[in-house]
Amino acid sequence: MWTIGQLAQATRTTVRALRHYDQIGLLRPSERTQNGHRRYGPDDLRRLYRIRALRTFGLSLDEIATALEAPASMPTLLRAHLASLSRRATEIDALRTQLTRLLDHDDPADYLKALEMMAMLDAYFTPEQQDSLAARREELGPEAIETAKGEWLTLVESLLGCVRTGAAPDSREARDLVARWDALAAGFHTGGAGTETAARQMWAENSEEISARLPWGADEMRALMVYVNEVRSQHA
Amino acid sequence: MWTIGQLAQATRTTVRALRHYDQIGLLRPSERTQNGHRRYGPDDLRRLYRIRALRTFGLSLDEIATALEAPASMPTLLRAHLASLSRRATEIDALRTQLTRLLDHDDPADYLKALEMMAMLDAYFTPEQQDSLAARREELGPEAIETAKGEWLTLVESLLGCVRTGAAPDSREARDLVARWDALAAGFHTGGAGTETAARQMWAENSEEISARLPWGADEMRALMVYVNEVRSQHA
DNA sequence: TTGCTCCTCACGTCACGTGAGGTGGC
DNA sequence: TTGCTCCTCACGTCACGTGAGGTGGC
Repeated sequence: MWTIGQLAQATRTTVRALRHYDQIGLLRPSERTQNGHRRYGPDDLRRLYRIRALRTFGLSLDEIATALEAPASMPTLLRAHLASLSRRATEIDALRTQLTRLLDHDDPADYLKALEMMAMLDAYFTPEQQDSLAARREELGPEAIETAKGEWLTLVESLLGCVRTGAAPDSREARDLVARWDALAAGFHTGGAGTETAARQMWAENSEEISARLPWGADEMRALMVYVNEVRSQHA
Repeated sequence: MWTIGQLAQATRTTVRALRHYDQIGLLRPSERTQNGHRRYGPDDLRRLYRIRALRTFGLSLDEIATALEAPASMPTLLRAHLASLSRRATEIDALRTQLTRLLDHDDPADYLKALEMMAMLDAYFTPEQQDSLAARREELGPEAIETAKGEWLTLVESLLGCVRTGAAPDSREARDLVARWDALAAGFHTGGAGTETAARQMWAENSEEISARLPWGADEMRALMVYVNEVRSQHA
């Protein structure tokens, strides 16, 4: 028989944890001495070993209690827990990738802006839409994305030219430019799960935020979006 | 300007979370209406975006407050967080390996015993010692381990024979067998970080537990350990 | 008598979730 | 008048950590 302190030391737990297990009924000492001191026996030790092992796997004390009451349920329980660990692992991997990219490719002065963009994407696209966009980007490859970016930058320049010169929204040039713009965007939205709508809404509601990361001013970008929408409505 | 409900919906947070951020001073709304309703402006939205992004990385609200107060500290903070995510990832990988081995290689009826052994190892060996043992096993490879197990099983059988026939602890046979036993064990304890002592203590204090996973009874194993110790003391 | 271990409350942790009870604009 | 949103308390969560105040054996 061991005292609570001896058991704690032998199993690398704490006296407080053992009292807690007693309190919630997870591990009751086999005996109490006259003055109320807990006395643990070999059966208690075995049970504690089981508890500690399941704890290191990350099961909650509730789950552990259930598992020890009905050992037949353990394979199912452990398999479910393994799955949740796996999900957590892929989640952490994604976060690490994002963090690494931020730390390695961004200027520390731009961190705040980069964070805003991340959260904005989270806010406008559902997780499935983000997966679909990521998959599409994977499919296109980095060089295709870079050329698309370049193409888009020149499109914006040309359209800003139209805005400045006051070219009519139904002019051949304007309609051609917007058509190329839309085609370019469509190339990223093949998943078709509403990502295009979400993207346009994000643009409309956050043009200021977004333009802060682009080489043009917020006012110009707003004017541009208005113009592009006008061209589109002419088309319809 | 947005109400708290509008901001919550736009950023996929909850009204309760925004109130909490207000309460701890992390995100104070720019204004309050006469009747006390919160009104959030564009600056608040930007700050909220930053907060949400850092939250998805897993930073605590305290850390986030610090980071936003002193953006220059962000690279250090984020790098430290990345490191902690990496540690957590390797931890989860180890747990997944253990769980997978348990689920695939053990009979569900033996799960409880297997868990006891895991926790016992945790209790007797420090993390460093466990790493050292794992590294040594890696080094030896699975087939060497299997042959060692087989050798050890025959050694135990032979020594049990000595016990049953009452062979003297200082007999040539007994001393030879124990010497082979110790040599075999030493092959696993090359790290030399006290793993051998820990292992012997574990054996001595938990012979019953351990023998439950072996083909012999607890009484026999206890008698065997007593005998082996006698042989060793003759030797000294 | 001095340390050490044991005991039972009981508050604190972290980021909110979840009512309870009430107010103000459509 | 009926919903809806907003408000402020305030308790609950999870697995203990950390005193507070007191007792019993060496």
